[in-house]
Amino acid sequence: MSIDPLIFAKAIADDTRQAIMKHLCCVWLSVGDVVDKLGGKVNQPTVSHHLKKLEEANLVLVRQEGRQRFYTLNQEQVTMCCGTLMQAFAPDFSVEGGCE
Amino acid sequence: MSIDPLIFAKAIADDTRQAIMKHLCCVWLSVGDVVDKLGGKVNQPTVSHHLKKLEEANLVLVRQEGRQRFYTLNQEQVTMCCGTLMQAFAPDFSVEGGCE
DNA sequence: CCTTCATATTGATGACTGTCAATATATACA
DNA sequence: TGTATATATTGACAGTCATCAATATGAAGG
Repeated sequence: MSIDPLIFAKAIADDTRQAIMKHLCCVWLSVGDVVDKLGGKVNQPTVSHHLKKLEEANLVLVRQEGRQRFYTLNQEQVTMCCGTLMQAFAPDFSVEGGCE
Repeated sequence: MSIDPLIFAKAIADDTRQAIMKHLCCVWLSVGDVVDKLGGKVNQPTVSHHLKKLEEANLVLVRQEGRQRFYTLNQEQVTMCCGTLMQAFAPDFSVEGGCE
């Protein structure tokens, strides 16, 4: 799975998407649930759009159930991306060892 | 210092800025040096602009010397930001402990 | 002071992107 | 088959942002 730092950064570089990610942390929510959680801040197509972007970055896991789609945060991908960021931009603090 | 995940994400969500950060890793470079390292991809004002953005996010350290300004990557800030990201979006994998 | 060199700022422009309204797709159920 | 519900897609629009050319700032040296 992709762990390109740029793709990861762009995926999380948005207010609404970070809010969605927080709501999807440790729990499965349908698209409608997410829309509700955001409290009228954005509408359903916008949420779908953001979920698609997060899915493209492998930052959410999806499960279809009837006519609903349930999403949850992919913490493992977040972890790998943060590891990649550390190796690239903080090698002296990374468990992988210091600057080459 | 600011470790807002959104500010961090926006700061690193750019190709050129990530390239600059890589070049500034473990070394001090003047603005002109950075321009050279980027190999004609962008010009001096653009590099200045990006360095300012990185500085605003506290992702680079600056040292003035004569009429030159030397920049280096602030690995400690990167480390803190990654920690904050982990706590927010990967609590089950974070050293701080699992989902609340 | 004046010139030179390094960097920063300004203004303009084009590209990207988040948002919404409208519509399409697709699944369940009668 | 037809209707209702959940989600995705499309097209348009506005705001953001990366980039450049031109210019300004500021520091060193003669």
